[in-house]
Amino acid sequence: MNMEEKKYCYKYPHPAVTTDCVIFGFDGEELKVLLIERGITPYKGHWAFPGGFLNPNETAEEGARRELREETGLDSAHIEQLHTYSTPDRDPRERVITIAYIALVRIQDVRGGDDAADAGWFPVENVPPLAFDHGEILRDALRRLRERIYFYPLGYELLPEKFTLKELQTLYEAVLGVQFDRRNFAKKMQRLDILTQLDETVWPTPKREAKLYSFNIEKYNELKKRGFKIEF
Amino acid sequence: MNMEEKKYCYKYPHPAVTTDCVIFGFDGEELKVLLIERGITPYKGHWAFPGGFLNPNETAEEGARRELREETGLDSAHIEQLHTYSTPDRDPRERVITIAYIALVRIQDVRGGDDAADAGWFPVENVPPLAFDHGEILRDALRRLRERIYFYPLGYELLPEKFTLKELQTLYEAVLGVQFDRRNFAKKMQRLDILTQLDETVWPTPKREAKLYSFNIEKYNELKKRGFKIEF
DNA sequence: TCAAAAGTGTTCTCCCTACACCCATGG
DNA sequence: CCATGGGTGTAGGGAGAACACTTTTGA
Repeated sequence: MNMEEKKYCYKYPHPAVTTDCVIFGFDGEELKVLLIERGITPYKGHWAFPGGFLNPNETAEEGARRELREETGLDSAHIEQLHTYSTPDRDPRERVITIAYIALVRIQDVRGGDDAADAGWFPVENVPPLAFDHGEILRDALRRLRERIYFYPLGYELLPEKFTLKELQTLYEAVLGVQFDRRNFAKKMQRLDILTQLDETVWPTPKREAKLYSFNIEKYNELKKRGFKIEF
Repeated sequence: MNMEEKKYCYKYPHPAVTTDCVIFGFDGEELKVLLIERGITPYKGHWAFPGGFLNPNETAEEGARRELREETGLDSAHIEQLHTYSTPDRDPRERVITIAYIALVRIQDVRGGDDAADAGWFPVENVPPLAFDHGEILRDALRRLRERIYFYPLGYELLPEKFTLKELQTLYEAVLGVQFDRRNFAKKMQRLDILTQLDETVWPTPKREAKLYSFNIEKYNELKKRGFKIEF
């Protein structure tokens, strides 16, 4: 490499810093994660989370939002910092420290991949080979998501505006990997008092119509502050 | 500055990376945090968390543990990553990204400050002026600690080996800033089944002796995995 | 004998849990 | 007419919340 290209010099060694964005979506059946196939070495052909170097004038969260926008077209999803990964040799090229974020998106709002021919949604329980330490990052992200749904309301970030109780329950079951009793789940949600029952209905199956709900966002955010414990 | 000193060169700008360690302790009355008085600019005379540059061959957690050891002499405290701070101008000298950790220590095990003439324990609700964005970091750390104690058992990390129910309750009250009913608190702890009542007693006040307890560490760790919700 | 601290018990209520039944539709 | 899916109701147990009494000691 030409030495003139390396023009940013420091007295002490500085690691490179990137942001990665673990983007979760829910398709009504399964919890999915957005991955990009790597076209270059190292780990060519493996899959990775959207990510890249942090720009000099942006915060890590801005970097993560930039990645999210580039891959999904979304500007305003729920995003939160997950963890920072700093094992010295996690990237074979040079020392790279990655600030990982979790984003929760409404999968139906995601712009179909224009620059994303090499991007795809995968069920979180069945992902292709991952690059770097992204397997560990995914495990951590799932643990965090389970912790969140366990103690704070979840659904607004991942479900469409209007949804059925069944969809909400399926989301909970997909995230936690357990089965809930239909009736007790409905009662729990009613008691939490964060749902608004709409006048509309849909026919999710040809068998019977189902009521539509939306979140009462004020009470939802209140409960988000307070926290609770869901356990069936 | 002599240019020869700046010998670490990169193609793209790299930020400096530091680790800071928010060290909490409990003296039986108040929740306290360990701070160091800065002797150099910027923020000379302000107080800051122990911290420093990440060494080339250590992980961020190893860096945080090194800081913890240097300031307290402790090797094996509870430590967890809090958050990574990346606002571009948070350090006026150059771009510095800080990976912040929370450490919980038994304050009575801390080696009195030998290299720590400029270090001190402060009540978390009454700290001196803090350097950089350490005020924000402290707020985040307290929020995290409250979240932890809200959903997971706490005490083993902060209390001495043997303690009274009163001390445990005072810890909870100090962290959460609320008052609990003595009797209901005792019952809750009994139901959680993480305490072992010892045969010993102490005279915490000249009024009456009190039973000593220790944690049943297996059940404590079990509950740590499961989580619960404390609410009085 | 009184104040202060620590130990223990009761009652009420509400929530969690495990259940069963009804209704509407399409085949 | 029956299988499927969705909506609702009930009884029992257990945990949270409010609350009071006793014991022991030093002043």
